[in-house]
Amino acid sequence: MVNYYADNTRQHLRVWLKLLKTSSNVEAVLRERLRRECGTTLPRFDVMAALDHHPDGLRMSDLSSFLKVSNGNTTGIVNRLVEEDLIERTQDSIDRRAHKVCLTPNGKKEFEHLAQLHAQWIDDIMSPLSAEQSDTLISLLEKLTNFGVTPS
Amino acid sequence: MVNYYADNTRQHLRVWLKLLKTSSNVEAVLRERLRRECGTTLPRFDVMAALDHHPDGLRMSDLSSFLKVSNGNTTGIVNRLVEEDLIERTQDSIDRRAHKVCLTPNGKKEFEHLAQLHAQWIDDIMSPLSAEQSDTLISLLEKLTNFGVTPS
DNA sequence: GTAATATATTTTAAGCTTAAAGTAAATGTA
DNA sequence: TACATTTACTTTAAGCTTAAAATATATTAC
Repeated sequence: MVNYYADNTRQHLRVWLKLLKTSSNVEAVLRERLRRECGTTLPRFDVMAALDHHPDGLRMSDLSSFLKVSNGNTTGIVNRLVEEDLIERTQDSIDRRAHKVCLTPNGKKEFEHLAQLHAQWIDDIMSPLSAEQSDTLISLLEKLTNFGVTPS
Repeated sequence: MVNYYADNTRQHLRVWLKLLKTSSNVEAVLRERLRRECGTTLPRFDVMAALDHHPDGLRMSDLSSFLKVSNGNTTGIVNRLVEEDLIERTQDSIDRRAHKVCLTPNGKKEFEHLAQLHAQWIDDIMSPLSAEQSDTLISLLEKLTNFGVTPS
């Protein structure tokens, strides 16, 4: 049944399945630990990480494109984080359509804690790879970087 | 800021970010093409692929564990596919709690078309990798297979 | 045979995600 | 100035996802 395909197609399918499985497994572990140990989620972590990297704040649309998610999606996650006093919206003084979003002091403290745990988890998960193997893996994945991204 | 971490931790973070980015990019392309060119979604494709691999049908819980998603999730996707006459539920003759799910003739025909496109897309996306590079990539990813999977 | 327990599945509530529609403000053009 | 267009953002509708609760049936213990 699978043998229907040419050999190199089959190998390409195997590569993709392995890539997907590995990535999904790691992601599932991160989600689970964020949930159980920290009471939060990966999308929330991603938003907070983006804001931690931009201490002067980000407009909603810049935040969305940084995270590569839709504007509506960002609106929802930001709303929930604002309710919990982890981030805050401020009016852009120049453009009244725009808001800037940034971490509250509370959110910054919280994020630093999360980031440290997150780094430890990943360090642990990736520990089977030697430095050389890590470099090889990165350079192989690099080859898959620019494919069907529809040119604008 | 990133330099806060030890060198090998930083490298491990880079590996994870690259792995996540590559996998997400490929997945986004597949989702987009399934949506635009075929009017369907990846979860629906996954369910149909699972049923195509099990021509005698699967119980809901076996389908869920095969796909590694929750039972409730499977219920929703199956409901929608049943409505469109792509799959069908039949009562398990022995156990009246259980249903078996399988592709309808219509669904099988539809899936075969999707599967062929899907394989072409992946073959195309993975084409920058030589056979040897594909093997290397698989074996490096293999090293990340058994980590924090909570033992039962 | 009855009661307790376990299993198969669905339902519910909440959050994530997108595309498309809607709103408000800014910019360009006449 | 007025009108059209663009830009920034939110809302909506629909689907995906999970954990937890609920339902129905089967199995086990007595």
